Amino acid sequence: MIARSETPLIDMETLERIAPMIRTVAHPLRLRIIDYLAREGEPRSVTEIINAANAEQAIVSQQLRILKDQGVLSARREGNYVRYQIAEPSALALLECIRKRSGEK
Amino acid sequence: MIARSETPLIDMETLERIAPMIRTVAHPLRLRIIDYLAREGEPRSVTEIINAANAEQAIVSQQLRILKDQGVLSARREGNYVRYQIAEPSALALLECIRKRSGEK
DNA sequence: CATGGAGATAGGTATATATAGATGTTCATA
DNA sequence: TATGAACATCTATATATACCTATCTCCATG
Repeated sequence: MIARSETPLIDMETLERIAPMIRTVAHPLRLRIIDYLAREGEPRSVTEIINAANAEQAIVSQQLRILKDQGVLSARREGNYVRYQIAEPSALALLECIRKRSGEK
Repeated sequence: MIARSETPLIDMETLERIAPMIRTVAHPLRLRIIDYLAREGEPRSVTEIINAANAEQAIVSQQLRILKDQGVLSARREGNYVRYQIAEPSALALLECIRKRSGEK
């Protein structure tokens, strides 16, 4: 007698590690930021992100911090500017999933 | 002069619609439930889910409700049992993303 | 070294979420 | 119709999150 599926469930440790990352991304403005950075392909300054997201400076800054803390983005100061970029490939993969399905329904 | 990327950003409406769904899924126990149901491929009773998730009855029941409210799962009573199954294909896609990356790092 | 632009943080309030224990409901069967 | 198994919901508490306004830091430049 054979179980329906031989492949084991993803272990809880992994799920507990991954859930916060997904959670971090699951926010409209943060998704927008990631989408923008993904398309630009290169680091972008906070001001550029603010414009692209069409949101308030403080809020964008807060969201950037959250994304950076979670490791989704990385930042680097260049003179007067701080440039952010995507640091977590999974975030891109997730976005791909969303984009593929974003037209549906 | 041409913009770096011609493809437009995913619009905020879509992001706002999708974010809660991702958020709903971004929880260890709920991911576990989805993973379990995905592998089984067929509807499973709450008791089966409780066993697979190795969690308390009330908590599992609550999570099932959250997943059902969000449209990720659907349920159907069969006599004494209520059988749940995945109703949202995006959830499966998301899980696929996770599974692919779950080994890394 | 004063100033202003770029960005970060603080503090407050409202709201949402997670979990747990206790209690309800539903249904099959004796 | 009483009972128990299978689920669902209620209530309470602790904690996290979102968002806003105001303020603070950092750095290039005059």
